[in-house]
Amino acid sequence: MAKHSILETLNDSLRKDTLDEISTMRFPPGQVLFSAGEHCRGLPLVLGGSIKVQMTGVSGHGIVLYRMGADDICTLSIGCLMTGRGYRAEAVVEEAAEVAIIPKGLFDRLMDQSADFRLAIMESYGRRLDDLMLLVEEVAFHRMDERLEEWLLARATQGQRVLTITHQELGVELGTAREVVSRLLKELERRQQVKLARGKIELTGLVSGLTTA
Amino acid sequence: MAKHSILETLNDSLRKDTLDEISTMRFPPGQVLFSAGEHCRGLPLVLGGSIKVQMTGVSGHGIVLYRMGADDICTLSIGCLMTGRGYRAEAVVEEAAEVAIIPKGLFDRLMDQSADFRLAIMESYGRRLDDLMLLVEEVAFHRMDERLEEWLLARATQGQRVLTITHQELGVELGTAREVVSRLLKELERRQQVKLARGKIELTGLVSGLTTA
DNA sequence: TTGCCCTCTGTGACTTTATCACTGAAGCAA
DNA sequence: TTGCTTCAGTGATAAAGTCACAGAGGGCAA
Repeated sequence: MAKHSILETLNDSLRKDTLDEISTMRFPPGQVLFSAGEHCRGLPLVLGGSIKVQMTGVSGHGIVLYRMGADDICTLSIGCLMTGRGYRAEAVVEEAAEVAIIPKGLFDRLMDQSADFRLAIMESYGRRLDDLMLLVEEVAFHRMDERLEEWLLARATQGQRVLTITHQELGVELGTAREVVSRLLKELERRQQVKLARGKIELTGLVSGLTTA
Repeated sequence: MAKHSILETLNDSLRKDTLDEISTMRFPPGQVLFSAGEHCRGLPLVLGGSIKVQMTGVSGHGIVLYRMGADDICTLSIGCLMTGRGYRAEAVVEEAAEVAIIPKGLFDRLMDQSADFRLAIMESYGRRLDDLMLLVEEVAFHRMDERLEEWLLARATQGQRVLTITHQELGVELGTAREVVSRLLKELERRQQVKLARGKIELTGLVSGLTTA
């Protein structure tokens, strides 16, 4: 049964109706939930797993905009749902994900009848705007070596020691070219902070923050 | 009296209440409507003029995120309003602006009682997310000379022939350094596409698109 | 096992952009 | 005029993006 904190905002009656109307689906890694241009079928609630949202520019380059995990709402879908426009980005499952979709009719009803539901939706929107503003700042003003180290460090603190990712994919994460990633990683390897192998990056000695001082 | 398309979404009774409760204010160019860290006092409706929203990163650099004009809603404020967090960006008046502020209590009531009002708010959110996603792509993948020319061209098509702006300000528009803007403008002057003077840029012969081909 | 092929990685050469440091010009006010 | 402040121009250098290509790794079919 669907378990998502936004359901907690509903009173018993609405929650029951909602649980009756939605069904949860499971998606394997690599599955594309929606791609650019597609139309929106409802508001996806992420119950678990990890989904990345990325866009591909006119230049042909891609960049990861943000990730969604357990208890997240796919805020991006709301705009498409309300205006009928197609998605501008695509969503790809990273870790096997569980998703429930709230159909438009039900969404409208929940927005109408629950102030707490509205609040949760608005909060989600606010957070997403914040995320994107921070990303703009990051992309515009931060050095690529710092951004790469921060990205790796974030994985390291999640307990991951060996990452399975290609330089190309890492380039999309950071919005840069594969060659740039390769060169920066090689430099990190020279400093003994990582060990490289085809499709793998082993984190051996990343130092937070101070490596660029 | 306040004139804003979102008021059209309200029925007569709610509109009357709203008009009773809000008052419009005028702000001169340069006026700061809110700055980073400040808390939100209500949802601003832009009735006229032009307001730019920009943020300053940890790096100390600024970048213009988007602009608001007549009939816009300051979507950014909603998140702050609902969560109580401070603003992450600042809003500065460019052309003398007229603004009405919907206090939180009234906003909650309108969200509760008008489906059309909700729709308008959601649409506004959706558009803003789109804007920011496009900006990320722009900043990450487009060349600075193209972005500068596009920026100037947009002004040219608005009928402006002489822009009053410094290279520093133009740098903030594009999220780059003043020197970069100076050099690129100098190159455009060599190609007879602009004439430069202290604090002014005269657009003499900008060619759309093909200059970089 | 061998050979083939496709993907991934490494790297040189060059362009574009960012940063730093400094110079000089334009406007303003005492 | 002198002095001050802001704005613009530019050389030197570092970082990042682009292009082109070489070679390594790994899977798979013969």
